[in-house]
Order: sequence, then structure tokens, then C-alpha cells
Amino acid sequence: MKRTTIKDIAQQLGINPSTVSRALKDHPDIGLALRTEIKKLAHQLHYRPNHMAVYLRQRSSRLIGLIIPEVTMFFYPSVIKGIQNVLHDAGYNLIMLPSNESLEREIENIQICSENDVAGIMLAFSRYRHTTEHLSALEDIGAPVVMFDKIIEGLPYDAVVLEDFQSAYTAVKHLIDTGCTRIAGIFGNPDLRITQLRLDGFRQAITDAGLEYNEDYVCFSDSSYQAEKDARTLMEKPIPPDGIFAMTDEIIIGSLPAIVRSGKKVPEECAIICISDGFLPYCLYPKVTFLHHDGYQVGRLAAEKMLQLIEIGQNSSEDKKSEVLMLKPPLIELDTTRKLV
Amino acid sequence: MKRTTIKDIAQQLGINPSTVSRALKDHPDIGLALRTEIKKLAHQLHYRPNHMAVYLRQRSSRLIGLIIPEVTMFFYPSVIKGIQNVLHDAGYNLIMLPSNESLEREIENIQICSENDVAGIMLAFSRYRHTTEHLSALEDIGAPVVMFDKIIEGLPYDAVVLEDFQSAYTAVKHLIDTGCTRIAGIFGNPDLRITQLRLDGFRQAITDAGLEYNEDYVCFSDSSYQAEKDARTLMEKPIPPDGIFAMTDEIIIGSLPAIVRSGKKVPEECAIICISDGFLPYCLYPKVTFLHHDGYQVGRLAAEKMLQLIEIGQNSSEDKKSEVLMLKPPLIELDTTRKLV
DNA sequence: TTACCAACAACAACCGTTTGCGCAACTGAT
DNA sequence: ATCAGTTGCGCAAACGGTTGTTGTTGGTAA
Repeated sequence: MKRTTIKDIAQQLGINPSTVSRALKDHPDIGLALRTEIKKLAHQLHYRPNHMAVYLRQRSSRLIGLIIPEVTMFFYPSVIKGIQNVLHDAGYNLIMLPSNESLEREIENIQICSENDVAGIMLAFSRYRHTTEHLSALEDIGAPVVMFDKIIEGLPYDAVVLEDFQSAYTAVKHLIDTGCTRIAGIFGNPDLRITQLRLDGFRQAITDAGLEYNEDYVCFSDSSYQAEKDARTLMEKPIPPDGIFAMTDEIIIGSLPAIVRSGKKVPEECAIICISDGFLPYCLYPKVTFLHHDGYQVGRLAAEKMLQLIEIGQNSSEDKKSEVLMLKPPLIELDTTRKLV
Repeated sequence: MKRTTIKDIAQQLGINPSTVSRALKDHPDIGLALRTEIKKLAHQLHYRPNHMAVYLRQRSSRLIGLIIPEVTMFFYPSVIKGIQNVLHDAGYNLIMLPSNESLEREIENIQICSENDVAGIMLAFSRYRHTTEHLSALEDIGAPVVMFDKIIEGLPYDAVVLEDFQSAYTAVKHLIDTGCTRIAGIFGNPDLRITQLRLDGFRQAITDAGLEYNEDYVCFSDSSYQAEKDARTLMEKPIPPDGIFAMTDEIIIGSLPAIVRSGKKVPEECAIICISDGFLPYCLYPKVTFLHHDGYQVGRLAAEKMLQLIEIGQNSSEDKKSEVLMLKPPLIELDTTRKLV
């Protein structure tokens, strides 16, 4: 029942644990004959190294802390998959630390990373109004940090994000180019940086086109259900919008049914575009034109960045030059926007 | 930069590390005066215990391995949330081990659990054709195991599952009770136990009602996209079904648009019911009647079971009596089924 | 005065693994 | 025969904490 250790192997062979340790990692100091014998026995006894002990000794774990606001069905599953695929191949494991959108929990999660001596922290912030004071704890840990998607600006950490402003701009411009003139936007929590940037892009595209920016056509929906209500309200206005920009998957899945129920013909009377992870738009009815914000890719890139940081962190000295990687999402035209002629 | 350790504190105070250790956990052997002084300094130096070291010494980690087939947007996010909420409060952390629906990876994940000396393993199996041979590795680890949802029968581990047969039966019976006579079923991967059980319940409900069970009305869709195609095919039949049972969220989100596109009036010409985690049915158009298979609850229960097992595992001897907890999902009637009169 | 007992703190072993160092035995060149 | 240079392995300390045991006080009861 007890796990077999290096000592067990050493004892059975009447040799020293250190010899076993070296043999198992093909240290040339150990003779080939003994080496193979040790390996054979290790295999027989189902020997598996105890990572805890290794971590302790070498002061470097192979655990990565993943701190995200919440485990929702949107975006994060793809991100996790991307991260996981990269990290696994590099021999790292992920410890999941959802913050439940709470600042205290986020701090606690950082502590947990510290206690578990993680090799690195991947971080998407919760939607409290951002202050960076509590993040000094991140410094103390000394482990590299990579932020993604829900980031805080001005932090000395690398990040992988969407071109938020540009994406919203492109989306709205596409609506305008295909004939929309009264464009509404349904956004997420206004405290988030991505919301602000997408809102800015939204507004800029409208004013650049010489259209009037109407605050009544803008709403902030903290959930799919709220988005549904907000969309309904929009469609019930005396002059409803003829184009709608939805900021995320969470928003579009809530608002689309409300738009459809309003009876307006899509896209003729009301066109729709959103920013999406790329799965839902094909499943919804009608299929929604979207900018592909690929969570899987975000995860992969963030994880790769993480591995790089761990690599250089071990060798060279500190030359922190935080780098923000911006992804440009491609436009995928489906059924909810009119065609250019 | 270096983490402060117990030794650092001891040194600064000119006392022994063991004294510090005891003081920090309020051992009565240490005088109150010294105890508070130690705690104060520990706080000042941002002391955080090194879990690795503690694990090593006490041979019991506070890590739980979570092995799931894949991080999809369906079901698992809720489950993870449930598990996480329970485990976090008990001071445990989750290490995420998706198997990518691969047997080899699943085995590897079990190994990783072993290497990291997890305190327990929570397990949902991938959809390979089930063999249990490779699971001997689970025994070796000695840590308690709890299975959920995608389980393999006959294993000596506790489990939390849906009343699969009964749920499908209830769903289909509801369709029949509200007037459907030609009922189709869209299922997931046929290798899964849940698929087989739900299929059995589906069939039983139909034959119990004296209706004819028609294989042409049954399809197995391994993805949402496949479900979309399969639903389309169903609706294009010379005599299309007038009632459809979708086994999961993944199935319903794929098939619903196809059904709607077919032009049939829902629910008058074609009623729909599914088993769902409870979020999507409200977002879809039309809102889908469903049996609420609450992933969050599954996660909570499985995690609580896990904690119990860890508890008793430490104290008492081995009295393995594996217990399967069956959840009965409530029926939530929305827009896709006719009302009983 | 002696005996005894708290109270308090130090000592040291230990968890499993790694790793610098030392040392014996062997090799081959002188 | 001598010496330098391998080769092959053991010894012991270390990583950070925990814990059983021991030892030193000072106080109290006999």
C-alpha cells in the first residue's frame, strides 16, 4: 500500500539511495550494469518519484496556478484547454483557482499560489473596481506572472489580450458598411477594461462614420439573463436599433432570443454582430456573424509565454520588460449581417 | 525575494525552529508571551508555510486531482464550480487533469495524481470503450476515489450520478402524456454508460406507452454540430417526429436550430424536451422544457463525499462499501412542450 | 530539605530526493 | 613500482516543517 521510494529500492539492492537517484536519471557516474538493474527493479516496484520531495529539494515546483474570475461556460473552458495542452506537454500541471468574482478570494488565491510554491501564475482578474495594491503579494512570490483577457493595465507582467478597441471598431464598422445607421451595443460589466475598450471602439466607429452616438442604445448587462432583458428593452423602443453589437458570447446568447422574439427580421430590419469564442454563433438561430476571439489560442499563447518566463527566470537575471500580446480576431460572416454588394 | 521560513523566524528570535512551529499552531507547550511574539514576527515577515514541506512530513497533501474527459462548455464548468466551492472551504485545492477523451491521457493523469500525492481523486471517465484494467493504478495510489457522471459500473468507488434511466423515461413520458406519438431521441456517444441508460429509459417509456419503438428515430451525435445534422435529417423524413428528446445540453444546442429551421411549429407540431444543466434552456429560442441535471450540485455532492472519504480514510480501517448517489432531476416546463389539459 | 510536577523550550530524527564531496579501486603511462 | 587520472559508488547535508523526547527551570507539597 505504501508507495515505493528510492530508499526501498536502495535497500533491496543493498546500495545507497543516492546511487539509485543518479541511476534513475542516467547519471554517468553509475555503471551501466547497476544502472539497468536499478531501473528494472524500480519498474517492477512501480516506483514513481515523489514530486513533493523533489520540489522541496530543488525549490521549483511544476505546478502553475490558474486564477480566473469564475468557471463559466463561456471562454474559459477554451482557455483552460489551450493552457492545459501546452503546459502538459512541458510537464507542468495546473491548479485551478477561481476567484468567484471576489477580490478577497483573488488575494487568497494568490496566497495559495505562494503556499504551494507554484512555478508561475496565470491570471485573469475579477470584475471588482480595479486597484493594484493587493498585488504586491504577487511580487513576493517571485514566480513569473502572465495575465490574459481580463487584465489590469500598467502592471509589470506579460499579457495576452484581444485587440479590444480595434475589434469593436471593426465589428461596428461592418454593421455600418452593410447599411446600419442606428446601432446599439450590449456590453458586459462596465468596470472591466475590456468593456471600456470595446465601448470606446464602438463609439469611435459610430462617430467616425458621421452617425450620432446615442447613449440610449448602450447597455451594460452583467449576465445572459440581464442581456436578454436589455435586448428586449432595446427592441421595444419607439425607434429600435437596426444593428446590434454584442460584446461577448455571454451577451449574445442572452440577447439573441429577445431580438428574434421582437419579430424584427434579421438581418434586414436588424443586423447583429458579436465577439465570440467561435462555437456558439454556429449553434444559435440564426447563425450570428462574429469576430473570432479564440480562447483556445489565448490559452496557448499565454501558456507558452509562461514557459518562456520560467525558462529565462531560471537562467538569466531580471530584465523585466513586460510585453502585451494583442490578438486580432478574424471576421466570420454568417446569417445576421447583410452582405456587401 | 526568498520566502521567509520558520528557520528565519527562529533565528531572528534566537530560538529553535520547533518552538516556532508549535507557537504558530497554538501548541500549549509554548508560553503565551513568546507565542504572540513569534506570531507577530511571522506576520511581519509575511511568513507562509510551505505546503510541500508539510505534505512531505505528514504524508498527506491537500491537493485533489480532478480528472475529466475534456473541459467543455457544457456541464463541467458547473461541476468544477461545485467541487471547488466545497473543497476550498475545507482547505483543499484542485489540480485539473483533462484527459482529452483519450485513454492514454487518462492513465497518465492517474499517474500524475500519484506523483503529486493527491489526497483524493475525482473522476469522470472518457468515452473510450470501457475497460477497467488500467485502473489498477488507482488502487496503488491508496487515495480515495469518487466518480461522477461518466462512471464505469462495478468499480469499488463511490459515485454521484444522475438517475439516467429514470430521467430519460420521465422526459419521454412527459412528451407522450402531452400528446406526442412519434418520438425521436438524439443521444451522445453510444459507448458511454449514460447514453446507454438514457437510451434504455427512452425506449422503455415508448414501449410502456404502447407506441412503436422506431430505430430510425434514434441517432447518436458526438458533437453539437453532428446533432445539428442529425436533427435536420430527422426533420426531413417523410414522416418527421412530433416529439424530440435531446440527451444533453450539447445535443440540444446543436439540434434546436435545425428543428426550428425545419419550419415545424414548436411545440404544436414538434415538442422538445432535454436533460440540461439548467442554463441554456432559458437562453435558447424557444425556451426548452428540460429535466434539471444540476452539475453544480453533482460537484458539491461529489466533493462532500470526497471529504468524508478522506476523513474516514485517516482514522478507521478499510471498510469499503462503495455507494452510488443518484440524483433525480426536476422537470422544468418551458416553451417547447404542450401543456397538460 | 527532598521529591515531584508543571511549564517551557531545545534537540534531533524524519519525510523522499538531490547533490557536492570524498574515497577506494582500477587503468595506463612513466 | 609510482603517480595521475579515471570510474563507480557511498556519505552526509540540505530543502522546510513536524513531533517525540529530553532537559532545564521554578514552584509546590510533603
